Amino acid sequence: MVDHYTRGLLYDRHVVRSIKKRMGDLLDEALLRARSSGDISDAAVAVWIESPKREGFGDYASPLAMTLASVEKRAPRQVAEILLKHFPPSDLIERVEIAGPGYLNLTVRPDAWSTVVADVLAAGPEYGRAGPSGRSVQVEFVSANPTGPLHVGHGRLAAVGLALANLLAEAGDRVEREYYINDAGRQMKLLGASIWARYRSLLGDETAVPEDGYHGAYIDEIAHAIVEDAGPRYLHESRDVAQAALTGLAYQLLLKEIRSDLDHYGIRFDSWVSERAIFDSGAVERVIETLREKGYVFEADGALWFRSSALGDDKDRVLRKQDGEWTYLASDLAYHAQKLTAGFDVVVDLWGADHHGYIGRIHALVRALGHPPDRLRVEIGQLVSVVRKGKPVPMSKRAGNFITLRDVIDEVGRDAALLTFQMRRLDSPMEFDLDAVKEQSSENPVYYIQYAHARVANVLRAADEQGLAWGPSAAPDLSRLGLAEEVGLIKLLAGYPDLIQEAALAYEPHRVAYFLQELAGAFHAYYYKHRIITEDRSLSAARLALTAAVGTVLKNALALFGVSAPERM
RNA sequence: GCGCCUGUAGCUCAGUCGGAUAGAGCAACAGCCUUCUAAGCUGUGGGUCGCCCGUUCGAUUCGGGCCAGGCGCGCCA
Repeated sequence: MVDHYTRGLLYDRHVVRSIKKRMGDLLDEALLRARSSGDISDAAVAVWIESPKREGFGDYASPLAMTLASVEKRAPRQVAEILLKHFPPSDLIERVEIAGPGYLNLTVRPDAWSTVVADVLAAGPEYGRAGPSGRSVQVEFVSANPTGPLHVGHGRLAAVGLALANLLAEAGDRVEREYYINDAGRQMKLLGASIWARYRSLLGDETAVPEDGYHGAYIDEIAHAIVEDAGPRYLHESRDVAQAALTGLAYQLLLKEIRSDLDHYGIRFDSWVSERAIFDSGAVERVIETLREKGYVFEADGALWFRSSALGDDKDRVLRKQDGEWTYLASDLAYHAQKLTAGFDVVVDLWGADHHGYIGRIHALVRALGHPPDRLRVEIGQLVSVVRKGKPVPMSKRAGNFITLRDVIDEVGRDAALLTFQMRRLDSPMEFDLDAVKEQSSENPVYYIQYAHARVANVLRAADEQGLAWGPSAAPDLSRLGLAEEVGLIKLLAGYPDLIQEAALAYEPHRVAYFLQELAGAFHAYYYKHRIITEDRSLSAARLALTAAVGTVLKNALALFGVSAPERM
């Protein structure tokens, strides 16, 4: 198997090699030459290129000399001198300087920068996308119980799952998006009992909903819908028969609502897998048999156990209860075993923080089956707490007093909701202040970014009206883009493919959201300070090309989040 | 008690294998529309990076120990 885990190699397949990558190539070459001349030893070292934080340190910088210095036991600046001496000639490079503690600062020739604009326009929607990595990844997310509507917490995981899947795909992976429907077990029974009670009550036979059942208003609505549709026929059945039938009907309605909410949110899954189907297929018995053969299953206290403590978990876990019922873990092991053998190189699970204690058991399975631990990657989304008027809103699905995802989308809009969830790292807890989001909706970063795109579209419309050509066919003289703001924009565009790869390697789509904000800001400032359409037709053509390229990258990046790129605002 | 996550400007948060003088948005204050869109732009103020040790040329970043908050620790899902 290809080594997918070597940093940097995985996604190194862009059709257009980025300037940053080509800087890395030159540095590789310099190191190679230094070694073959005997000036530097052959000790392994990572060649690393970064973007300096400050003006005046060149366009790219590498701490390579400092890293080498500790291996070579020599002064960093001395090592830097050696690398500089062996630096290969290149028409990309304006100059290489040694700076500070021993950085190599690389300055790119201005005319090399401008080629990026042509690259973006030529690639269009493909700009930023890498060629196939050869890796297939499954991302499983949301996977809420069909026992009620989706809430705000699901909204976060849904938005991030969507973006992560799109990001991995953009970086070259083949990606499948899956929703695992937990439609078996105790929670479904409680749902059925709750619906059964409300159904009877609506038909005049007052029946109490179980204490630990579901009490939300939506339970009433579903019971009502069933009464209207099916009438009183289940009133006369035995409780078992009636409850089973009502569970099935409620399940259908709730799953339909979940699908509709996700659809409304712009989230599409490639695959829906049912827990019940896992049970029915015999997969549970099969995985347990496999584990038993490996000696990881034992009986005690009338129950069947998974010896996960022998595989890194904190303690052993029950697979089949004393009463003969399977636990949730049993089907989950079967489900994951199935995924791991289905040909995915990596299986990603996106879970809420309240499930993090589960990671150890699933990883125990991965080990038991002999897969490398990296095959399974569990990303934990810290919980979203909802606040209204500065006070926390209780969020209990069973009590039914929660804010649904649908409510939020209706209140702040789909695009704003999607992007708001991307503006923080997944492992950072999130406070969702309903009033603040509502009040700030017009100042939400999403509008700032979309406005930049609308401005681009507006300028291009104005150019069209004046008969100015700006596409690749116009063959603009891009060397006319010499303003500091223009070079700054071009550098951002040039870094976009690198960003996609780095964000994908880290499984961190939020990095792209921050990039969007930066690119939009740089364009707003440029737009305000300089006219794009001027009396000078050649200059206008070059600036229009840059503007169109900015619009392309804004649109491509917004698409990763499922956010629209409006032509007008 | 044990485990996972978090602690950075008044607030919400970024900070890319450890790297150069720690950043953005919001809020506050002062300015900018006869121009291709002011949902925008420019500027100002604001920091013991929770605290203490350690590792080293160098720590917001890595390790250890505390402190504070969130979430788990079930034959629930």
